[in-house]
Formats: sequence, structure tokens, C-alpha cells
Amino acid sequence: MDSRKEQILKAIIKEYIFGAEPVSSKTIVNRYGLNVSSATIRNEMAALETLGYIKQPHISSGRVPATSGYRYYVDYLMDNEKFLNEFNLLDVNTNNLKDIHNYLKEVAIILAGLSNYTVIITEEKQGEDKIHHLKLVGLLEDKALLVLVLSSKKVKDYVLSFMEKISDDDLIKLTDILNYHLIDKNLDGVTQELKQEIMNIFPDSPLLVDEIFKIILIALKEEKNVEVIVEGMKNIFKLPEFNEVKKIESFINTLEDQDRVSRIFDNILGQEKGKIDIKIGDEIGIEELIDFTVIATNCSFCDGIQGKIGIIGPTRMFYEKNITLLESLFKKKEE
Amino acid sequence: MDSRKEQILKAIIKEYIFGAEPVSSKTIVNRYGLNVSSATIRNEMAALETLGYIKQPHISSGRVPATSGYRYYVDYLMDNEKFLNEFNLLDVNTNNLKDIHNYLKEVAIILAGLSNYTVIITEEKQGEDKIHHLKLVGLLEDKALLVLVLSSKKVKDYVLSFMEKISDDDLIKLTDILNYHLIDKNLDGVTQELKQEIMNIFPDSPLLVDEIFKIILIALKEEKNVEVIVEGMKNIFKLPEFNEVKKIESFINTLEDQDRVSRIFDNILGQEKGKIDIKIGDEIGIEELIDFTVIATNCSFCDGIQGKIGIIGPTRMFYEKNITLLESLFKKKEE
DNA sequence: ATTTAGCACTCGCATACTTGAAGTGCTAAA
DNA sequence: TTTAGCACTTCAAGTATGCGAGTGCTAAAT
Repeated sequence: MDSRKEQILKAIIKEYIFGAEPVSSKTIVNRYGLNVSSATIRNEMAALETLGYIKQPHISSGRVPATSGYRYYVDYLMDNEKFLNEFNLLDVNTNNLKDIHNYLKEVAIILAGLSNYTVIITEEKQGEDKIHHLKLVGLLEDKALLVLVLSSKKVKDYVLSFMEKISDDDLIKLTDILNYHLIDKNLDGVTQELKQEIMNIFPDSPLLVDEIFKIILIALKEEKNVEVIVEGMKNIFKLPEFNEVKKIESFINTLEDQDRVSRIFDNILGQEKGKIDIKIGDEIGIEELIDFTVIATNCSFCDGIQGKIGIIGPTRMFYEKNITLLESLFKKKEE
Repeated sequence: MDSRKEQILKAIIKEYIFGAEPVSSKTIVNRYGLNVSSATIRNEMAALETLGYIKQPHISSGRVPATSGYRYYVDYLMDNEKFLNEFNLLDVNTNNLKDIHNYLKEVAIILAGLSNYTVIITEEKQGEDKIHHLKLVGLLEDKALLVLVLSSKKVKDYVLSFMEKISDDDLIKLTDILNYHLIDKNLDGVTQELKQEIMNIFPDSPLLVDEIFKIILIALKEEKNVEVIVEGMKNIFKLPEFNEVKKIESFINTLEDQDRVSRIFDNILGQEKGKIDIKIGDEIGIEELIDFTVIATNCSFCDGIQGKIGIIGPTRMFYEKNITLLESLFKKKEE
């Protein structure tokens, strides 16, 4: 990636974000004049395409950024223009749950209006439940039952299907190790690090441990009180690339499903507070959102209420603007 | 409307509710055989069209029910088949606001799933604010400022535009009368009856009084804590007649706007509890919902929380099913 | 070795035309 | 009053056609 390729990639992305139409070599010469002819641009574009940064909707059309093109843009090319709006909207001080809920709803509406995209917010009241006991029971050679006993005395069970065959001995060994590490842990304890640790001790079945962890997360999450707020779905109608009923249906279906909205955050956000995460297309990890980008961040309120805020828009979103928008929620207004 | 016309109207509506396609004279003969030929049906259909109960999307197509056709059906023709599902979902007993909110959200999701339409619910915590004082100030000959002082000391003002010219004298007279009747009244006091009473005393400007009342309602409502729940918007995608982006956009725009959702209920529901109201097409009073029917009812919970529940679907909705669905929310399960 | 002019080629989109099926209204006879 | 029959209308789907935008490639220029 020499400097000229970067310039051209940046031009293509800026142009496409602005116009939502395939960008031609001629457009780049006209508007970003790099002192070369359109033929040269075409050659460079062909190179950028082999590198996977851009693609053609069909032969003989202009180029459109690919996911990795946007990723490159966000990581290396984006102008960090500063926007002036600093709202400090999230400096709330209340202990009333209902108040917080209504307030966050208001925040979502405002943010949706400012961004012109869809805003998702979850508030989670940390559940008190921990894992009291855990058991793996073999059913068939590739199926087992995971039984969870929670400290609230609730019993939950899930059927696991593995790719690989697992012996009863393995199950017992795994049960012991999981119990040793997970007993009396709540959601905060079930971290990536712990998973790694267990996988070091028990390295033969990485997929299985993965699967089990996912289920434990789900089980404990069910004990959490997660409230989901979605505002500004209507903004999708402003985007010319989503002018088909099928696409809109898929989007609305996804965002009306609280589980899937929670999963967006689970997939993209770590534990860190205040950091802004950007996931583009398939990085979000939800099939239906392949054409979208999510910009999200953690935040926490009084009373142990955890919040997550995300802006979801097309992959060709105004990255700079929306990153600053999310950042500005936390900033104090300068005097 | 002789009996045969009623039979044919009923057949057309049932057929259209089921199939969402214009109903031909032949279809009626085939499926509802009334021992007459299709030509006779055609003659009757022409008559039903002049009566306004059905219409043709274009000449040489079958007939589709008109709003007044559905109205006639609901009022006189509908089978009151009883459905068995009785949920008694709304027999809740809690004083926790947050609980009620989450519970109602759950109810909305369930109801949306059962009905296959969109469900709207509002919970309203009655505001304490009353009107402390009211003033009308003339601005231009067809504009005036309505100033409201609330008992919470908040001052609100709104610009009124009238069709007709209003003299300063009239404004003063009207101010006095409104003050006399409205001081220390909250939302419960601003009723249709009171409006009638004032209009009897001051009959010259019916439109004006109407306008003022609307604004007072809005002002007091702003002091109310109204929470709006909308679930199942995705169900619109199952309806073949809403297969255009424009139509879906209009629907979602309307339902994402809390004010307009509140207005749906304001327009169609009276004070009565437990009564099921059905409004079809333009009867709803919201332009964008001209192709929809709303079935709605009032309900109230502990703690002075007022709720309104509505099912909103196409005018060709399964009326019987959804009426029973709403009814069954309140019924006790029979032993 | 790099850049560029020029040209053939591809694809999508809009327009117009054709055809067949569905359904009506009307007339004249039953 | 009802019905058979027929002319007429409209929609929907399929097909042909032309146009414009844009590319890739080749051969010449730098």
C-alpha cells in the first residue's frame, strides 16, 4: 500500500460515503485530481481490488469499498476532525430506575436524530445469581446435557452438540475443572481470560469449551434484567442502498429481537469503559447486519446499572461524526 | 341492503381478509354458491359499489371492501365465533413501576405474536399538574398567544392560528369563560362535556374552542409521564398489500413517533374501561394510518397507572380473532 | 518502467411493445 | 328478475431495443 493507493482508497471511500454510488476512475480524477489520468487510477483500482479493499458490484461498474477497505480507512486513513458538539448527556444523577429508563430513551431519540442512524441502548441490572454447581451428562457420543444449578436454587439444562466425539471420562474431567473454576462466579467471573486458563489445562476440545462458555453466559444473562431500547429505525429509509423491502425487513426483524440486540453488544464490546468500539459488516458477527457498521461503547450508572450504547448505520456511515458523537456523550462541556 | 346483498358483502370481505386480492363475481359463486349466476352477483356488486361498501381498484378488476364495508361488517355481519384462548394476562399485582413496564412489554410481545399484527401499549402516570391561570393574547387579527400557567408554576405558551378573525373583545370574553371553567382542573376535567358547555355559552367560534382544547390537552399531557411500547412492527412484512418501501416507511415513521401513538388512543378511546373500540381506516384520524384498523381498549393498574392497549393491523384484519384476543386479556380463566 | 490515449466490450436501466389472463359491463334472450 | 354471451379494459409478465456509464486492454508516449 503505497501512498497513492491510500489516497485513492480514501477518495473512493469518502466519495461512496457521500454518494452511495459506485465510484468511477473519472470521478476521482475530477474531484480529487491526483495529477494522473483516469487510466492510471483504473490500474491502481485494479490493484486495490486484488488487495481486497474495494470491489465491483458488476463488471463495468465503478468501485465500492469492501469491509476491509472500511477497516483500513477507520484504522489508518480517517481524518480525526473534531466536531464541536459536546453534550455530556450521560452525566445523570438519579437513583430512580424508571427515571434512568426514560432518560436513556430520550438520549436514544436525541442521538438517533443527530446521527441520522439507529441507536440501540441496553441497560442491565446485574443479576445476583451465581453458579452453584455444574454437571455434564453424556447422552449420545456427540451430545451431552449441561446442567447448571444456580445459587438461587434454579436448575437450568441445555443440550450440547459437538463436532467431535467426547468420552465419558473427558466429560467428568471437564466437569471437575469447570466446577473448580466457576463455582460461585457470576457473569463478571466468566471472562475470556478464565476461558483461556481452562483451555490451557484442557486443550483437546477448544470448540467444546467455547460452546459451554457461551451457554453459561446465556444462562446467567437470563437472570439479568436487561432492558433494550431501540430508536430511529425509521432512519434506514433515508439510505438509498436499503430501498428494498427484503433488506428493511431483515433489519427491523433483527432490531425488534431483544436477544439479537444484546448479542450485538456481547459480540463487539469488551469490559472496558469509555472505549469506543467500531465493528464493520461481518465483524459484528450477526448475519443480518452484514451491511451495517456498529459504533458502540460501555457506560455505567449509579446503582450498578450497566449500560451499552451503540449507533448502527450503513457500512458507509459518517465515521468521524458518529465517533465524536458517542465520545461527546461523556465529555464535560468546556467553559 | 337486502339479505342477499349482505351475504355477498360478507363473502367479499371474508374472501378479501383471507386472500388480500380483489374478489371476483366468479369466486363468490364458486366458494359461496348462492344459487345464482356470476352475472347476478355482478349486478349486486355494482349496487354494493354505489352504496359505498365496496370498490374497484380499477375497472375490470374484482371488488375490494371499502372502509364503510368493513364498518358494516363489524357492526352487523361479523360472526361472533368464540375463541378459547383466555389468558387473563393483565391480572397483575405489583406496585413496582419498573415491573409493570417490563411486564407490559412482555404482554405486547406475546400479543403481537398471537395476533400477527403490531401491538401498541401506553402507560400513563397521571400528572399532578392543574391549570392555575390562562390567558389569550391577540397578536394579529388571525393569531393569538395562549398562555397557560400551571399549578407547578410552569408557564407554557402556544401560538394559535384561526380560520376566522377574532376581536380582542372576543378573546377577553373567551379567556374569562375558560378561566371560570378550567381553573384547578387537570386532564380529567378537560372533557368533551365541558367543551360542549363552553360552546353553548360561546357558540360563535366552534373551531377556535376546539383548537384551544387540543392545546390544553397537549400541555397537560406533557406533564404526564406517558410511556409508549410498540412491539411487532415486523409483522407488517407478512402482509402482501404492504410490499412497498413507501408504505412501510410511513407505518414505521408513525409508530416510532410517541406523540402520534398517543394520539391514536386519544382519537379513538373514550373513558370507559373494558370496552373494546374498533376504528377502521380514516376513523382512526391519523392520515398515515388510512389503510389500518386499530382495536383498542382501556385498562388500569394499581397506583393510578392508566394503560391503553391496541392492536393495529390492516383494514382486512381478522376482526373476530383479535377482538377476542383483547377481550381475553381481562377474562378470568374458567375452571 | 510508468503513464496515458483510445477503443471495444459489458452491464444495467429505461422505454416501448406484445401477449395472455382475469374480470367486468352490457345487451338480449329466457 | 335472472342469465348467457360477448366486447372491452386493465394488469402483469415477457421481450426487444437503445443509451450511457464505466471498465480492461493494447499500443504508443514519456
